[in-house]
Amino acid sequence: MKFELQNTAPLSKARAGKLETAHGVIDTPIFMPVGTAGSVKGIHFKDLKEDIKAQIILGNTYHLYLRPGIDIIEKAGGLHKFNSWDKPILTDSGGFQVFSLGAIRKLSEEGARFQSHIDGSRHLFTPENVMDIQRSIGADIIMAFDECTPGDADYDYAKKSLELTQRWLARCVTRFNETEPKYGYAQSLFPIVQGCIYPDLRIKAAEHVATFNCDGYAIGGLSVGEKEEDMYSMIEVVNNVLPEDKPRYLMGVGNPVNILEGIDRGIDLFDCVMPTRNGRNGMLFTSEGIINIKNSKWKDDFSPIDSNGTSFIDHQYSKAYLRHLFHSKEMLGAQIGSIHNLAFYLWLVGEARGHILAGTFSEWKDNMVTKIGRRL
RNA sequence: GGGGAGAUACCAAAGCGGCCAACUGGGGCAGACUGUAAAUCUGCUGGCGAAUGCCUUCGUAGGUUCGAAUCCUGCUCUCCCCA
Repeated sequence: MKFELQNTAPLSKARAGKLETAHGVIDTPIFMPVGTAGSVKGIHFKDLKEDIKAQIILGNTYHLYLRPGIDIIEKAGGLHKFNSWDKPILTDSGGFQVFSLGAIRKLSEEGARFQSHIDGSRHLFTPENVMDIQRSIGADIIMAFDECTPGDADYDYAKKSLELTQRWLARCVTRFNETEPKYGYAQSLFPIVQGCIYPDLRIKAAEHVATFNCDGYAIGGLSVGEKEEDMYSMIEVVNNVLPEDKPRYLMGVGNPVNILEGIDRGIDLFDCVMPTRNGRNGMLFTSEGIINIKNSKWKDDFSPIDSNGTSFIDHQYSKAYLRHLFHSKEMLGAQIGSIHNLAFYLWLVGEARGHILAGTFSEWKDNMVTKIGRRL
């Protein structure tokens, strides 16, 4: 994997770059749609590629491991072959599920014991087998196995949690280095910076991951219950330490404003379920602001979903029609909401990139943040 | 013509003397959602009020009772069965 830094915006930490993977080049900053179970919910890959212009998508180790199971993915020849997405893929390690499925798992030095949310069966994830599983899935970028520390953790817990993540990282790297890719192309391992909202922990964590000289680094444990301002300051603290010449991935963040603020602070890669989940639930992020398409105010508004939108559906369908689809519980509504939001996110990061390259990022961003953050 | 059942809020439907401004669905209105256990979840839905509360409601007109959506009588309407 190669990362080329193309430009840094004046009066900002925002960066534009190119990330080369075995499955293609990614222009950064970029947003990565989430495809947990090997599918971006409700979206055909044709739309994802041609209309939304996604360059890389996510998959999830925990979910794919439980279903269909790693044997099936291997038989298929890896996730790219299985789901037919031939562009880059990043898999999350299951660290987030260790956090979000808190009630049905137990952590130890060895790893995380958990029960399947599907059938209750018992499993153990360790740094080693999570590397093996991600080798089998075959994503271009794979994530270290970490504990995603809750945003409201006290210092003591956050410190212990970080130290566990750090010991696990060493084991991940060792296993990663002693194994080979299974499908003939290189994979990159990204460590994850934890440390909750405690600057000294975050700094230590960032310094620690940097010693492994990986192809890229992730910031995790944000947008998990802490205040937004704490999230921003943690990004700043961590990015001051992380090497300039490697891509930085802010995990699980966020809404469109969060993304612009993240770019402004030097983040290159983002993922979040928000555009798909909220889109599916009737919340649209548009170039004019946020709209809840289910609200009665749109019932006879026959204007396009987003007249500045880049997706064909933005012009094909009206707000009134989309509202009707949601009220009728037609699955097309959820699909249109998801396509629109993803197309908007990809448009947004594309614009950001353009402005970084042109040296006009800061003014553009300030203006954009007030526009897209308001509710219509 | 004869016999039977029933009328409850926007709709459906429970309640059959006080715990009823009335269960529950649906619909409607709003909110939430951030490395997806989510095509999910939450709240409100007679009027006024921030609220204790007050006012008006269970086809309609009366009556019984300390008290009625619930019991009695008349009326109106609906549905079913038999001719």
